[in-house]
Amino acid sequence: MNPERTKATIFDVARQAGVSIKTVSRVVNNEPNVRQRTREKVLRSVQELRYQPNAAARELGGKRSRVVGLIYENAQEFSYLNDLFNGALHICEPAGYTLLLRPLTLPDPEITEHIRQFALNARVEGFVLPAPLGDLPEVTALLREMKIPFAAITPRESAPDEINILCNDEAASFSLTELLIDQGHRTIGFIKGHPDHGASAKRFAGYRQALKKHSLPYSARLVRQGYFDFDSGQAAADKLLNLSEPPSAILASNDDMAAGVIFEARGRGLSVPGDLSIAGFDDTRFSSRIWPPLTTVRQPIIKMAETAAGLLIDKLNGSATKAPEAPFECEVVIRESTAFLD
Amino acid sequence: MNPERTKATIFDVARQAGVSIKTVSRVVNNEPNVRQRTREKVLRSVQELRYQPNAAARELGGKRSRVVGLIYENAQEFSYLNDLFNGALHICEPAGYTLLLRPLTLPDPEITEHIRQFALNARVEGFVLPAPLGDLPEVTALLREMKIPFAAITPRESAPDEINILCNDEAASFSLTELLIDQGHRTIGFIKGHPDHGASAKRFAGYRQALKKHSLPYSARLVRQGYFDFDSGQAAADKLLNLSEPPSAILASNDDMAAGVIFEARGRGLSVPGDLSIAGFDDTRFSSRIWPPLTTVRQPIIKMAETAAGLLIDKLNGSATKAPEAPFECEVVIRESTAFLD
DNA sequence: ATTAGAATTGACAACGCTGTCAGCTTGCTG
DNA sequence: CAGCAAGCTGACAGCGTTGTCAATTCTAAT
Repeated sequence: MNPERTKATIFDVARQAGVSIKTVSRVVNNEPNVRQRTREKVLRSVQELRYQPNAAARELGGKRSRVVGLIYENAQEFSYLNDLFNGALHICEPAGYTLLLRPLTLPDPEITEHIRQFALNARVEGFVLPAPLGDLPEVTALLREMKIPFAAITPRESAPDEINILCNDEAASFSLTELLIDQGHRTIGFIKGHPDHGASAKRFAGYRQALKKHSLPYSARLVRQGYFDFDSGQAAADKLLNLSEPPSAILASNDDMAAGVIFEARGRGLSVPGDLSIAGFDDTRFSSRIWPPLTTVRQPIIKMAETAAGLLIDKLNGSATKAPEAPFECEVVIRESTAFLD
Repeated sequence: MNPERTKATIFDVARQAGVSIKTVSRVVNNEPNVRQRTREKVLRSVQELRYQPNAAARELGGKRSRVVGLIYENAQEFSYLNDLFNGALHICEPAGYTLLLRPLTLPDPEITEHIRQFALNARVEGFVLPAPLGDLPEVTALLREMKIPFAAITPRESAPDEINILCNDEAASFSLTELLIDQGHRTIGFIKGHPDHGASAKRFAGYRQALKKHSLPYSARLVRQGYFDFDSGQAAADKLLNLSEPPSAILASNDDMAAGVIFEARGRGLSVPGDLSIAGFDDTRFSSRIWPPLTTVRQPIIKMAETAAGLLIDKLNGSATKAPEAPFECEVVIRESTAFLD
């Protein structure tokens, strides 16, 4: 049959189970001090009546709002956000938490005020903080001041007691660079990511390490600053390709910039990967849809978001703090934008 | 100074203004039967104390949850979702409504059950229904049965009393086809969109109308069914390009499929737009980032979402029903994937 | 002035849950 | 078998708002 027309209240369950509402409350909230038999009896009634606690009453009565906030930079690649959102939602929902999204437009001089308002108005109990928000000191400082726990998904230096989800950006960048070196490339351009993202430094470090390992000289001229957007990638490619000794491969710190590089290369009549190999980072939705399909690095965003939300909720529920997670593994995805140098 | 440490309650406002809490409630909820002078006095106290009603208490006391649900197909193009979300949020927030997102994976045989659960658990008062959800009869039927108002953003036949936001897909498709005809194309392939989307039929109709106006013959062989995804676009292009008399231009019902067409063309060594002109629909994020940049149609999604949320909230607030909006105007964006036939 | 009727205001009981604390059961110990 | 601590359970008072309805104040027509 269909679910009941009128939602059952805690009172109904209590009556059905022959206990007080307080006992039902204890069972539903998984509190101690309930005899096993009683617990089972109550649980049975909960099932039968399809009882779902009323969130508003819960919040009003207790102190818990069970709201998790996910704030993010509005300009972000949305496939990333989508994974993030789906991962977090997938954990929050069954745990009885509401996930609230809040886009932020960066740079925002009043960012702390905006976040504070959001936290207050939406009664946010904990935040999921993807890059680059977890990288902004004023944001983490605010949250600490407000005593709101958060789980940062970004390679920041982890503070004790704070939840940090990271992936091995550096190793992935190293592998990607090594791939190009193995393909015979000796002058490899690098386009750095936005300096406000912790991942940018990691990716750059991986590049340098790979050069070093293979005894290739590092040249600052082959490195340009980018900002994770298409245009800055294209502009950086323009500079790199104008060098007297242009690179035969360019590694961009994300796919948007890599797309900009491809765009610039095509505009100059260069064939990719024939004349120029190009690799990106992130495996965004379009990276397999452009021509040529992009060699890139895939992060397990969904898993990372799930873990972030899970640890955060554990913390909100007062569970024991888990040991910090090992970094998640990135995966190099080799497609057709990179090739052997002939 | 910073906002108050402890949030002010209605009681504080009442005391400050020298009225009863009920009167404050009336003012805050914009109810009638409050003398102008009293209203102003209360409003002043509200400002001074930065009073924000407690959402949980409000919901528990009254019947209103002030939650607007936005359900969407998870596979949707994200830039579209992002616009949708930002537009809706931009209206909901200042109106004191919480916007809750809920991705759905289609096809879903239990879709009504999932939506029902979401509506019940999250106490959703009204839904924003983007395509293709607004096109599914079981979804609209469920919402009608549950007596939950909704605003559909899709070209469905509008029922009386229901909110419908549409844009002139048909006219835009007509213009786009006409553009190709003006460029000298005479055999123009068309890839239909997903049959479950109301927009698909409209876009196809625009194509046929344009052919008719210019007295070009309609050939069913030049039309293939697609499903709005990259792969179906590529597959359709494969068939079309294998025709004994292949088209010199292909119009895809969205950008993902157009990207598939470009991909297929490149795979065959065809130059775009030299050998084949290609146009899409939607102006997604990557359409200007691929090579060649895509000629496409941009919909004012943000505005449409704002309007949808606005009308929905008006309805929830019991305001007078506005006259139905005129369809929103789409804009043809001409880029480099289309060119004159030489 | 007077008074019906409309406009305005306030007292008070919900709303469904959790926190507090007192009271009742157990199971053990001596 | 009394005595006591630990385990379990329930009564009851909020939480901050809105709905109801009665009380009060206006308004305007006698």
